[in-house]
Amino acid sequence: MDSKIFNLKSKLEVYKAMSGGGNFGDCPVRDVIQGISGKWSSLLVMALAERPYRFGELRRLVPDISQRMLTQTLYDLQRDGYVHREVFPTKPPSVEYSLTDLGRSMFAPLQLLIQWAELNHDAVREARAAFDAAQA
Amino acid sequence: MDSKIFNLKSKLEVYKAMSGGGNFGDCPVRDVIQGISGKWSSLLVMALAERPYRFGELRRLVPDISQRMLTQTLYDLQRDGYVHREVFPTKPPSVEYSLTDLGRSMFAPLQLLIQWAELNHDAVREARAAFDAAQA
DNA sequence: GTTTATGGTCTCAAAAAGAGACCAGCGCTA
DNA sequence: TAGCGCTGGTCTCTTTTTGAGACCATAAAC
Repeated sequence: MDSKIFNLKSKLEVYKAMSGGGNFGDCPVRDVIQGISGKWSSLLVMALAERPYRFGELRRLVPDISQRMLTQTLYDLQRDGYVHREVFPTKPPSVEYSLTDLGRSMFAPLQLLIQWAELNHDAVREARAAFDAAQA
Repeated sequence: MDSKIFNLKSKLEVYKAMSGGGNFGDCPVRDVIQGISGKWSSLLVMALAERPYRFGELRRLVPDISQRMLTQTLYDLQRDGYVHREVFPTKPPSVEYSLTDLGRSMFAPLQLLIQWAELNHDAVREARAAFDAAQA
């Protein structure tokens, strides 16, 4: 057992103390989680975990992301050290995005969550339908 | 090994096909992931994984969540079947929120991601600082 | 009778996201 | 040689989401 996570309450209190009194704004876990819990982040990490992709490829792979959000999400992932951006000096310069070691390390647990989602999306959809039916 | 996740590209293409041609809007994994990747969702699930909480307790535990977002996030988590909401007919009615079996099942992989965040937030913060320094 | 606590909802302002135009450079082709 | 598309973006505008805070009803405590 990992003793690090066995008492959440005290963890929360530790974070609370760490952030300088009564506020979770600087909770380190939240800081990290928010970076990867964006609307598009997990999807892009998922794609890049398979192989490096170019900008246009990603845009075509995820058709309903706006170019602006693709740019920005990749920028944020790069800033947090998950993604490496490499520009090739071809005639129209091409840009390749790939996962860093940190990114791959983060993908390991993320993948388990994705796997859970894959196995349980039916249960979630049923719960949602039941809830909506009960509300009506 | 779980053969379900070994070739992401084909997975992506399967999702693409499932969603009726060239769009990830209905990708089931995305559907589930988005439900738990909200700004406050993981934090609240984290808290409720420890024990049931009342509305006001959660508000005090997470001081920088607005009451509106607490209400709405709990509503969404309840709708997706992760959280159970029970109203007690006390004089000012009190409401208790707790994790369902589905919620606890989902927390297992989420916890691993949280654990990763806990162990690696320094690396992320360093990457961020290095990136910002390089930009300047 | 004023305050306190319960768990919300409602309104309005601020922030984030999406849609789409625009840009520069080069190759292709008509 | 004039147009066209491909590259990876940025800029602006509109819509959606989020946050801040007032308001609400009830009942007990003070």
